[in-house]
Amino acid sequence: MHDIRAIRENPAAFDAALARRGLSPLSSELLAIDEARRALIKQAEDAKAAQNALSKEAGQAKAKGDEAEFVRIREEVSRRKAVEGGLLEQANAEDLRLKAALEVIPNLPLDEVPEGKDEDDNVEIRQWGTPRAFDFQPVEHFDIAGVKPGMDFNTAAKLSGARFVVLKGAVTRVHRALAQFMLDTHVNEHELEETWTPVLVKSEAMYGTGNLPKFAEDSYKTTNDWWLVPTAEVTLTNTVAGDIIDGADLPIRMTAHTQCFRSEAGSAGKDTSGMLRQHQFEKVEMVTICTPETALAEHDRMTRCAETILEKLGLPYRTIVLCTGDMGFGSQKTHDMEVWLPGQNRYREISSCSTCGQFQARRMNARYRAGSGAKPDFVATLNGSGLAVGRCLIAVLENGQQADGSVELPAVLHPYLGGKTRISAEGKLV
RNA sequence: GGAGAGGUGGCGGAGUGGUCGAUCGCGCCGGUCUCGAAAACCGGAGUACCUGCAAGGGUACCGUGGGUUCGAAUCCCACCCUCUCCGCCA
Repeated sequence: MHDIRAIRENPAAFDAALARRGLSPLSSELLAIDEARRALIKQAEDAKAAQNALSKEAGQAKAKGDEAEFVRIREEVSRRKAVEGGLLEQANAEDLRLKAALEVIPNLPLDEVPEGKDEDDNVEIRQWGTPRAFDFQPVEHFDIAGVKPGMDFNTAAKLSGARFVVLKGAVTRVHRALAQFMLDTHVNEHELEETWTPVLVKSEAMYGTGNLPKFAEDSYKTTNDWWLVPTAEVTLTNTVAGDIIDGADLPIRMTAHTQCFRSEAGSAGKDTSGMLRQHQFEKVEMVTICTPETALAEHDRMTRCAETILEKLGLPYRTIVLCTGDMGFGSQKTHDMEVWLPGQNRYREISSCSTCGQFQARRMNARYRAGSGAKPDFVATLNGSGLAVGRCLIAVLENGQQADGSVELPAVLHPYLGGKTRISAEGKLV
């Protein structure tokens, strides 16, 4: 959500930033609503003030026992009431109109974000690791002999339809090990606080992170109006909704391992084979709540947390800055990490770390107080995947595949696998 | 799911129609006293919005949304949440 006062102070800057996102100017339209709104508020509140004063006089007349005066005032107020009520209603309507206009406008990119139209204009900022040289033709994860027995799309289709998977045996164990490894690393080495949250949330929570009202069709809703979270960003970020946090308690750095649910509306035909794009998947999420001044430093820190996981797993990746045209709705700046998938012979997104500045905080009314007596200000919020577990499983399997159909597993996972080091071509953990 | 109790400012807790944005206690901030602290005493302090150069003024907020009334924290209705007991259950 944008601050209308900031737009009022510098409409040109607002429009210029929108233009960088490829959007038409909106400030004059917004300011027109704002002016009408403020004029109506003034009128309505002045009328209300006059009425309040009269009511007080009525009380005093009553107390003095001046019945005639009391009746006179009471009737006077009664007469004015309709007018005043109408004004209040109009002011309210105009207020809602402004809110409705503001809440669907995406966040503005920071100046340092490269300008661009779509994903082709994203800018690589670093690469880590070298894609392995294979002496055979590497295949996609679902075609690896040792993986096949443990990754069953047909059974999942029977249960749930397309874009679901049933995992079995060794593959499941590796999947679980990955999540555990990520959480342990974040908690023990990155000092993130392990958190466990609901995955069913109220509309307010979805609104707070910006998933509503604009992107309702991307998520699922239950019959009693809960939403299934598309990411733990929703729950972790909203833990501070409505709060005024003591500045000394910032930053708050959290991590959680949850199921995520996405309708994938609009991705029809994209990534239809394998478990790259599912309606239900697991993700270890990171969320940081901090002061606006520290947000960029925290963003780099969070990015490093995600990169560290990939490095420890020995998975080659590159980190890119999304250009203005490719950023998500709530983001001011986004780093994507793309992992090398030899089966596809390309890098694919495995993590996305964004700073939202005060954009989400304003929607959630999440504030902090710098010191005692200081005025509350909105916090900054950041979120990032650390990492998508399912996609990480794919990367581990594809990068570790051998000519005979077996899979060598990263050393850091061995302790989580009871000392086993590979999946045999027959699909056994050995 | 059934029965009951309750949701008031950072916390506790008054307040059942009129000057209540709200008594009081604790905590917090400033000051006096003190070498310093504690105690005691004095003073201060909510949030958002509108208006104003400012000082200030105004509106709203006592779980949420409606309603009654000249006037609502107080009355009425609906909903949400918490707690206790019972039932059911991973």
